[in-house]
Amino acid sequence: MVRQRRPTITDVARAAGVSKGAVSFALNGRPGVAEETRQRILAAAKELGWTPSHRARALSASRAFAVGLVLARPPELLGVDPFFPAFIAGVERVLAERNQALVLQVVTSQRAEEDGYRRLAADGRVDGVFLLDLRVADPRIALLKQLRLPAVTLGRPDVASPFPAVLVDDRPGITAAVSHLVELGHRHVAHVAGPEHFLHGAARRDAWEGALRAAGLPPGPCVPSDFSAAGGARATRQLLDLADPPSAIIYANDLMAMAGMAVARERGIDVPGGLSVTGFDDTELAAHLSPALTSVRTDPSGWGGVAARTLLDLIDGDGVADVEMPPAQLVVRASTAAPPPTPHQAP
Amino acid sequence: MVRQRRPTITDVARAAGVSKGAVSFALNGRPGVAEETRQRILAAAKELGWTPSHRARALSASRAFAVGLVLARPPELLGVDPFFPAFIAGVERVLAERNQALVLQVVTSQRAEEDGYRRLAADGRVDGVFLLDLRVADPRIALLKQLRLPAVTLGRPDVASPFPAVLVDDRPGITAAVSHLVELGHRHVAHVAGPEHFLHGAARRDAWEGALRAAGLPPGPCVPSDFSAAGGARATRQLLDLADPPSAIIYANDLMAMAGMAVARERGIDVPGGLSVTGFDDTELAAHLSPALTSVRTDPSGWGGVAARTLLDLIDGDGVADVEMPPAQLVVRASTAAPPPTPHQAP
DNA sequence: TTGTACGCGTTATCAG
DNA sequence: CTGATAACGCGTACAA
Repeated sequence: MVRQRRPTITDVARAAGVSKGAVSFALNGRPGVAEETRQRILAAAKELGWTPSHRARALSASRAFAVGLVLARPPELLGVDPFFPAFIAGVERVLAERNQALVLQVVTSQRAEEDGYRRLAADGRVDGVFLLDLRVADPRIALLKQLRLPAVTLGRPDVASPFPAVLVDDRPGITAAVSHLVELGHRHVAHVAGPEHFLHGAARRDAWEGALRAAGLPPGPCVPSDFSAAGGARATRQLLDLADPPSAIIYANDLMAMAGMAVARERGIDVPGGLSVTGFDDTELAAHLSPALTSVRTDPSGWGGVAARTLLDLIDGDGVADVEMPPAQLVVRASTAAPPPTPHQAP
Repeated sequence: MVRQRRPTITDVARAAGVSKGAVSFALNGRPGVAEETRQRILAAAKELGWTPSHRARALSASRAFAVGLVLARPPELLGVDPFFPAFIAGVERVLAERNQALVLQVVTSQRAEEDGYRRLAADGRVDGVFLLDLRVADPRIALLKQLRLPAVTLGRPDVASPFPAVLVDDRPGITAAVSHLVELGHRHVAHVAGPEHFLHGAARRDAWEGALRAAGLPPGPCVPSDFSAAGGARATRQLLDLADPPSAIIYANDLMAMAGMAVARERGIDVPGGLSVTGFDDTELAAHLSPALTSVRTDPSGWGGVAARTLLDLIDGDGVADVEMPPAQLVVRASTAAPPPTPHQAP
């Protein structure tokens, strides 16, 4: 009664009275076996409860049937980034369809990150990887090329890249935020940026600066920060300490914006009465703050799905092209309003 | 110059002039080869750039050298749970040491979750799994037993379980929160709970109720919710709408507490002047809100490390016992204070 | 120490 | 065209 060993195609072959090869052909639906024989083999496989041995297939095909993701995050940011679980959920939806697995590595330093890719490649644990959080002159592009590890980048690298990219454009969202604030009458719009070495951080910063210039306004001060609440609070204090503080701040993510709103409140500055604030990510909490946070909505789960599909197609050798994703959109809520009258700017 | 095929132990054997078996012994540092021969073999392996084939080892040893984690989260909670990335980071630290990989599945329904475990088991993708978010009469225990998949549970199941547990106790943190509030003078302490079918949700609820009783106070109202900001806001409105609203609310996580604080503010209720609030998780943002949120600090990363070690030991067949983790601790900040005078309760 | 079977599916070769 | 046979991928384990 105990089924100790799982059945192999050899067992199926014996049961159906054919050879191993015939079983393989039949199970994979390939020509070369008569229809009647095929049915007999399939029936035998079903009766024995045969399931393919993933390990044997992996060895035989020199494939892992898995893709990898190495995530580098400083410890304090590990629990607060809303992007990554949503991205993974999108990835999984596609992987599940194709019976692929996701091998995840979470590391807390860039050095460990490269080691992570090296290990994945050396062990043949994965057939390809996702490249997130692109950096300026990102060394991982060359590393993956050298490791001959297929990859898909989220965003377009600033260096030559042999890999397809899922193009996400944060800029329209930031541009919309700036326009929104300018229309409300703001003339002094600051930015609390993400780390400068991240391309998405730089893109948001550039979009902020470009939108202000396009509106004929001088870019206000920009404080680079680190996406953390502590960093957002620090940057906000810095901006509010200025002789000529901004009337609005565009934050590169919601978390920093939330911390910034708290700093303003501590100082008795009303949001949005005395200071308008916008975030980025549109986290679930954003809509439930007081005031509710105006933010930029992105679609990490959708990106994950597209990235996964692209990566699997690349691994399968299908021709793949970059995919352009819809632009991020501004969600206006209650943290933005007309600026307060500024006496010292009166004519 | 092109190294097309990666070297196998057969190549190493040929180069060193010995047999495959000898190479295997030498590379695994096992007795049975003369020291001199061993050196020659190691030198040959190094020169050829041999690295072990993970796939061949997996097939031969019938092991995946990987562990799995299936995470079920409703979409709206995917990006907001601080627990899970930190837990994974802790897991990875241990896995990296032992050259194991983590196979992750993120699903959005319980049905898909069971399928996830089934797939991991059927494919032999993993040698064991973590069981998180234990539920009342959790059916996954039986499922994993049936699948013969070694597992480690986070927390002690309420059903008989053949698996070792990493015992995390949320209760002392909640108890401390209640005591703190009672000492401040609160006599009407409500609770916004997590979903009732989660053991940790139930444990937090029980701790709240038990601590109040121990203090000789009747448990205030308890509103079960779902850990989301929207749910926290809804529950808070419900509590504040009561004829006799609580003077303090203990939330089962920070996110609901933050949303609750916003609801209070919208209604013109000062926190902590008119309402004290405590959270759970001690997310990074908690310390940077205004007022800063009193919360219960847990150590998901530490739990992850211990869970991983326990699981790997279990897989290796070492005897493993339950591991008790230090209790959660209350971090007092500015969202808790003495209750306002309550005229209608005056003698 | 060596030789070889084993784990298990895939695929090329070849006979019918 | 049908199907059998055998080699392959690669490390491990055991008998000789």
